[in-house]
Amino acid sequence: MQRTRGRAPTGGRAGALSREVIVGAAVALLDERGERGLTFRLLAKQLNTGPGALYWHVTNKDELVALAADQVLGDALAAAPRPEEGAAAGSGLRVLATAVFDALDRHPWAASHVNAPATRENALRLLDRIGTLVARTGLPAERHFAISTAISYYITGVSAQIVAPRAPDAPRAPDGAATSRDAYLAHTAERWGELDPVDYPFLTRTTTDLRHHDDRDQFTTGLDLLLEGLNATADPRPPT
Amino acid sequence: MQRTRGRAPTGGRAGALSREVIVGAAVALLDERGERGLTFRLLAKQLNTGPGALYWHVTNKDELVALAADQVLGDALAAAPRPEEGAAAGSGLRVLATAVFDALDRHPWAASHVNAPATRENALRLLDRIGTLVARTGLPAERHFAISTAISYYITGVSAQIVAPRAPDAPRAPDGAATSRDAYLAHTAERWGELDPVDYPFLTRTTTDLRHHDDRDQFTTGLDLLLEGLNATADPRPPT
DNA sequence: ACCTGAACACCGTTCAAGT
DNA sequence: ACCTGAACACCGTTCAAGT
Repeated sequence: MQRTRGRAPTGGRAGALSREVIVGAAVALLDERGERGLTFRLLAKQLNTGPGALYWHVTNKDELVALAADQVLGDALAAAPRPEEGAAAGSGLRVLATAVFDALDRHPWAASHVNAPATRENALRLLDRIGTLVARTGLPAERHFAISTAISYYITGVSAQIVAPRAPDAPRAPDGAATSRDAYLAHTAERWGELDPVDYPFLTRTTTDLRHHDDRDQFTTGLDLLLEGLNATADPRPPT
Repeated sequence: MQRTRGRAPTGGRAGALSREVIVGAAVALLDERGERGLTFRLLAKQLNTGPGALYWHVTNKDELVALAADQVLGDALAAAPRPEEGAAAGSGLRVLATAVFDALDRHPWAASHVNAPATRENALRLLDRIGTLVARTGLPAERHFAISTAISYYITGVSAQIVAPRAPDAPRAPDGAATSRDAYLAHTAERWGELDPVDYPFLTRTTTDLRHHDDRDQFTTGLDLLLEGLNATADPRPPT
């Protein structure tokens, strides 16, 4: 629960524990083996301690994973340039959103742990940045909160959905042992093709789209729809 | 792995096991105690068997939870009336989306297990219904897949984000022991209020919105933005 | 075909004891 | 203040054995 303070880490024995060191190692382990693969015993061994030592710095596994996810989000925010003063809100939101998506794409376990309503540091920063951009639109102030959180929910929620199958410990398909993304898509495309066109008129004619789609495009398609809706609402077309 | 076939359930001993019975009991247990609270031992005891018996009907816990989530989705689809032939796509999508949100709101553990790309029966039905509605808009056919999946991602992903804190085993806030939703919101609103307005200009002036917001409104706000974007894209305003 | 229940190989977490 | 590591109270899953 306590951070190391006082002496610099190098002042003690090499590789002294600290919350930062533990979270860093946890991120690496999560990337490698997923949420189920992260174990206090394994993490402790990699840090040359016993499992009990970790509990001095971290309350429990939930907190550890939440801290790790927030660190991923922090990297994403650092990568996304703060928009200039005068820049359009829409483009600022777009670069912010895609930066977060890209980070979550590299750390698929993290997306579902970015909590809402925001409490951890970088989740707070993300929502504040979104809100600041939304406030630049012509929308009435009383709608800023609902719209900002909606955008924030879109970013993390949709990213989580898209990216979840990439997690090292994601549950596999009910039948196939398909392992690569292409094989998996080919397999489910085939299943869609075998459905009854009367019951599933849409899916049965969409199998090639499924097979060839790009995950990042999926994210931006919905995002652009959302931002387009924002435009249309901020600057409604005159009634005809 | 096998369904019961042949004799009707009542033909054997009362309360004979079957995949359906197991999934039904799992839903009840998940509602009551959350995903961590669902245990093969506990579930078996409630069904008057040993844990091993369940594995005859279900591959493992991942599959069990996925089946339970798909059942919840099925209930939602049954509740959402199929749109009439001529009805507008937008309104059809809206009733479908809110029906799913409402179901996931009642079963908060389910949202994150509605898988994508869709493979289970009711996830397939949902995406097909969305696609059929999207196909009614004036949008070019080659965009139908991307847009339909984007909407589907919005529905399940954003619902998952909004509804997750409601789950019986959701991780609690880092500091408070707040338990009711109101107490939790009041608590984090207070934390927002204590932030530095220079670093968090938006959040610090938005605490009352946080305190009084409605979760369902959050969902529909983003949904309406998305559908508005759909409108604007399907029927673009003439360039000025 | 379907069920039983003990057993295996783990977990997260605690805590007395050390330095 | 911080670390150690054994111990507790569980898990999911398997499997020989039953009916």
